[in-house]
Amino acid sequence: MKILAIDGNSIMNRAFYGIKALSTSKGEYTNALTGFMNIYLKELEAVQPDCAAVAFDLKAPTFRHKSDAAYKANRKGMPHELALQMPLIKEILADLGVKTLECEGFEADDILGTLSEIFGNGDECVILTGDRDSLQLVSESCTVRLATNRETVVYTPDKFREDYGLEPIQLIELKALMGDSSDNISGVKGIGEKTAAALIKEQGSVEQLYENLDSMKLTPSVRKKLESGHEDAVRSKFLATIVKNAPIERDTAAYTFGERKDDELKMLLSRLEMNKLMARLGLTGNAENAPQPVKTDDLPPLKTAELTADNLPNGKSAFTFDGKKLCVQSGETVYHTDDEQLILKYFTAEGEKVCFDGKTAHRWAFEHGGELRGLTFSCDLAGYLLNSQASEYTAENLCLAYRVAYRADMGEFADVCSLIALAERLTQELEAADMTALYNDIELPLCETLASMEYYGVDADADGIRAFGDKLNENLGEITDEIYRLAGQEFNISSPKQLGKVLFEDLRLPCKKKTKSGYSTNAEVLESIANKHPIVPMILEYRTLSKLSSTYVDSLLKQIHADGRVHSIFKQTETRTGRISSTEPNMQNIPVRKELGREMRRFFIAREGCLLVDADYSQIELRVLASVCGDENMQQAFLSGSDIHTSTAAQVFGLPEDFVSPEMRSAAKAVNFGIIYGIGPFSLSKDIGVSVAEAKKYIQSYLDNYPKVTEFMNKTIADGEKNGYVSTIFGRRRYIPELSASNKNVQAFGKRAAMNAPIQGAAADIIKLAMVKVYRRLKAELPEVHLILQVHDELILEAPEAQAERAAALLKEEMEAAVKLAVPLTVDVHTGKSWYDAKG
DNA sequence: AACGTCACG
DNA sequence: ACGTACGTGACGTTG
Repeated sequence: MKILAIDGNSIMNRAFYGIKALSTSKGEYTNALTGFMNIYLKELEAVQPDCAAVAFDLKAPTFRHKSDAAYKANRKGMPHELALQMPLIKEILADLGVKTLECEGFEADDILGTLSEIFGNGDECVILTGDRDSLQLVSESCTVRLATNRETVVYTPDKFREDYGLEPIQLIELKALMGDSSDNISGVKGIGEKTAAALIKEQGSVEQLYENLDSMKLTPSVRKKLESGHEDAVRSKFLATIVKNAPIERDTAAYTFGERKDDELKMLLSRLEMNKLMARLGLTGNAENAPQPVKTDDLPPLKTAELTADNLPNGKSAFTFDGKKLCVQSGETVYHTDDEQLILKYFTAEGEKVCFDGKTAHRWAFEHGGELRGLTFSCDLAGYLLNSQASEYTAENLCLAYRVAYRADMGEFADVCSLIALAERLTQELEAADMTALYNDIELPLCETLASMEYYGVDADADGIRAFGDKLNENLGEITDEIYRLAGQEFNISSPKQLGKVLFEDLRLPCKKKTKSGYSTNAEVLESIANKHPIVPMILEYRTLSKLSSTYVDSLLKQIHADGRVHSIFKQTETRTGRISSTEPNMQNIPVRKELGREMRRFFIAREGCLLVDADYSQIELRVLASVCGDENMQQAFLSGSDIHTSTAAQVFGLPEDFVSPEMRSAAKAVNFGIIYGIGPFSLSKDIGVSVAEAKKYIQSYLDNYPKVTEFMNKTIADGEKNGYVSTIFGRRRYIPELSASNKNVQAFGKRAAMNAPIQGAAADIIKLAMVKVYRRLKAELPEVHLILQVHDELILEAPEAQAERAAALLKEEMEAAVKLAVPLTVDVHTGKSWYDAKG
């Protein structure tokens, strides 16, 4: 028999600190659980044991010998986020059929020691832990697998001897002398690792050492320490010794795997939103055992039928559509078809429709010359509004989360059969969260707008891009040669690792910053040492060009469709703040700040006979802030129509606006941006190149001038702590579980996110509303003009030349009038043949 | 798959 | 002593 014996506390601990904060939508922490299960499953695979056991420390152990206050204090340090996960992992393991062990008066270590004893007579014991303590248990029949943040290190007796130069059991002697602060074992005061190892190598054990103390050659100071620490050594040895007499089952058969309780497991893991784990355990799509909050047993099965022209539902119906197959549920029947004409007919028909992903259906309808009519609910969007940070929105997940019967009994029609009930439930949830208007006026209509934008796409000049790319590559070749020459060697410049070695070891340039895995070589670091060696500016140039070449030339060329246009996908349920995102390609990060990159925009053009109309909000986020915080002084700056950054600088520096220098304006601009992000003096100082103290003064002065900004931020954080979420003026929520974290850095992040979300989110709400309004008016008044792109605060239309002027006016008007704030929203609009030309 | 880097608002 | 501004997507390298 081979047992996998796991130190549950140790692995949970490692998992907790090794994985960034993860929690469910309700704020339940799951990162240690996820980490533990990842390690467990990986090790199970590697070890292939016949049985397993996981040992835990008891929550409030009565230590037989380790009962001093300091020890307890040390253990009490377990953060509550981790403590809360301990009972959960035991539950998961129990459901998996893995035995968990805890004994009063014994630590997990002791239980493992006992297991190594039990499995020491002809059997085999593999211990999995993150803690080196257990290495003393290594023997011919017992190996220890030490889980580190990287790979697992396997300790056999040979490996131990190689690493420590001692027998495994002598680890105890070592710790008796050197102590172990993490376990509150004092050791002999003043004796460290080196001395302890030398003494034990020479004498073999603590007892031998003290027996021979008088005859040994020792420095007077070591001798003195050993003499006065004799008692400590003996006591420490006792503490360091893992005992092997914990009262656990001694029959090896007791540890074989029990039956897995799939129902319970599925229930638990879905509550914990650990979907990946469920999939890994093969627990999804298990129709038989679907453990739902609402049982489907009593519900009658629905009939299924092929959809035909004669049985098209005309009342309320639900549908799912994956781009090929349409499933429609109406009354007691599920209809299905993949006949395009029928699908189109269904989409085009009037009649109330509920679906899961409206955007896909809208887009398909556009692509097939039709239109989706009567859509009243798209479940994904409701799920997103109710919790913008769920990992993925599927009908099954939403049913689980909102306690709706998921009709797994209907097999491939499970989704569609669940939608009506799900939509009803989500409607109530939206109402309860006061987001009904947000949903109906913005989010739902927006999915049609986005579908239309995706459908039309934007014309790309492939030849132009290719020519630009050729030029880049030519330059890139020259620069590469020059870099190799300056470095005196050839290496992969794109590898931060190799580059770091060349710069900071071979060329001995000063290293400013380190990352987890080596030297930091980012632009900020390189710029700071650019004048130290001519290779550095070349590398910066190389980076610029290779970024343009790989991301903006090569990949873009691959994304141009047969119609000569790129059809980016705009994702509506992706960001935590309410913004939309763009992929394949990402049209929201096309270069603009530097001239060379900006050239890329010459290749996005209006089609023959058309112009692009580009409009962007001026400082929308700052205006939102001025409006929502109610600071009259800040509002006045916008109402007076003067340049906001100049005005801020005048306020901060206490000067008339005419006296504001460009440097002052630029500093004020940085503060303005920083405020929105929950800035700190350190980052501001880095940004504008002044001392931290100076930066602190700027921020203070800013907040003194706009006192209600501070008030607003504090209130927002307080609300976030109280409610668990913060909201925009439109009622969009962002849950921020980090606010209640015990880790200070995590909490600080939570605060910054809390301050930012109502601002960034409101700006997103506003432009989304504008998009819906613009889309509707264009459809009614200028049907040949199309909204094609959105870049957070910027909208782009493609308009026939003759209509461009009217389109521009309409666009500006709707954007500015989208919402009435305490300060005006202003929009700059320009027209041109290419994006470059249309961008002012 | 994770990391470092860098493009945008 | 540590970390240090919000929100994204995409690429190349590396383990």
